[in-house]
Amino acid sequence: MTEAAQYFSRELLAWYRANKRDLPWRMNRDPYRIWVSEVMLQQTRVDTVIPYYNRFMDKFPTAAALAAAPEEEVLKCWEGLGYYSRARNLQAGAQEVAERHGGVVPDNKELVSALRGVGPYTTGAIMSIAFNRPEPAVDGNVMRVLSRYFCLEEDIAKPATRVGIEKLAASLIPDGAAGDFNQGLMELGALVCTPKSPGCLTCPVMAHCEGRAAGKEHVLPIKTKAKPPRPERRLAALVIGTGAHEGKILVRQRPDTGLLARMWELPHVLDPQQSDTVKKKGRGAKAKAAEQAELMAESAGSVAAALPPAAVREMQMDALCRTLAAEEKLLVRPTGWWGEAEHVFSHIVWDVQVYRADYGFVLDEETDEFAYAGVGVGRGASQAAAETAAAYEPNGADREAAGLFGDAAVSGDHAAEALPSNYRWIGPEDMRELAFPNVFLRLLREYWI
DNA sequence: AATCCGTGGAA
DNA sequence: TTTCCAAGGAT
Repeated sequence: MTEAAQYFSRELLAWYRANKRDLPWRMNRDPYRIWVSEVMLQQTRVDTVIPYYNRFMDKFPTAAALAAAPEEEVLKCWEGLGYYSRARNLQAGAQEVAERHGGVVPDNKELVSALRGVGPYTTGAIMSIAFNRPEPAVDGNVMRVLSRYFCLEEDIAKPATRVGIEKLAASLIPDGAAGDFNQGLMELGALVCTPKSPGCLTCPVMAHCEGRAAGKEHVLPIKTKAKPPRPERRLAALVIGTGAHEGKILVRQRPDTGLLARMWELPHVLDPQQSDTVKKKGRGAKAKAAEQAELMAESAGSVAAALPPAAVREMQMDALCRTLAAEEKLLVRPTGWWGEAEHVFSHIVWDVQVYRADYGFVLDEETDEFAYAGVGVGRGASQAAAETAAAYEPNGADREAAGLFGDAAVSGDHAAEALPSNYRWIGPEDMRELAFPNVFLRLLREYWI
């Protein structure tokens, strides 16, 4: 080990022990508590995590408690934190611990690494922080700090670079102090050796920092830029209940896999207008931005502030109606624009245009066709609504439900039994149980204010 | 290897 | 306003 490397390890360890923050997961070295904190901290800032962590540990204090909980409650506890597969994987991991390891997180690198949602970084963090094992825990902070200190110019966006830095980090761990040293590395990255304006003047290892000596502290680490998120326009339906569902709105649960898996949301579809454009033209980033801006109109931040041009509204309502009928077997009749919201994911940015809609259809006994409640085919329904209703082929349950409602249906009630199985009517109180991504939380809170 | 997974804070 | 990116993992 070089002089500079020994200096680094010694000074960093001393600095950490004198300057470490008092954080809730540093209360003790319970490996379960460390594990939960490390998963929450993945791609997420400390300040954001703290309240979630406290609530989570309060509710699921042990791996056994987490393992036994309904997944719905776990997701609800994670609501707003993002990367929701972390929550589902963490619970799966807790179930492995409960079933295969007697409820105790094993002091074993291979077994920890095999847990669901635990990758190379989290394995190293748990092994070093909870068990003081000399394993490297290389995250973004560590790659930045070491890139600067040793003036490494490899692209830290490449997986191979992380592997190399892991070897270096392992070689730096002082005997018997893996946990404190690894945390010190991250603490330095978070508090001093920050991405944009590193605080070299207060840095405990500045004297031997090669990056600074080379005048490259602002250039390092080298990192290739991520692709910008692709824009998507989503058309959403704010379906307002009547009759038995007065005061409620219609929400649906997302599929088991993929984006926002098993979260709840307003029913929505990809604007077919947009997908055509994307396919045919393959627009550049500028054109995308322009198109997005055009539809955003002059929003003032409030959900209900802007109004797209009337012609656009008509087309979008038509598309929303037809697509929900085709893709979801859900018959709604959009009645007007309600609001909009933007939602930025890592790789997608949604422009959500929300339309009020009526729900409900009744069997017209004269024509034996389904029609929208209170409107009816050919009696004032919008063309799209009329066509989708007329084309709808009722199943037995629909007929039975329509029949059951009888006169109530004619007066604007609807066939509840015909709802697709992943749909529910909810009131504000139901928001306490169901987990929604932030964009829909914002919209629903706005609606229920 | 590249892409898919959220969200919010800071500059 | 835009850009970056934070204690990453799974596929």
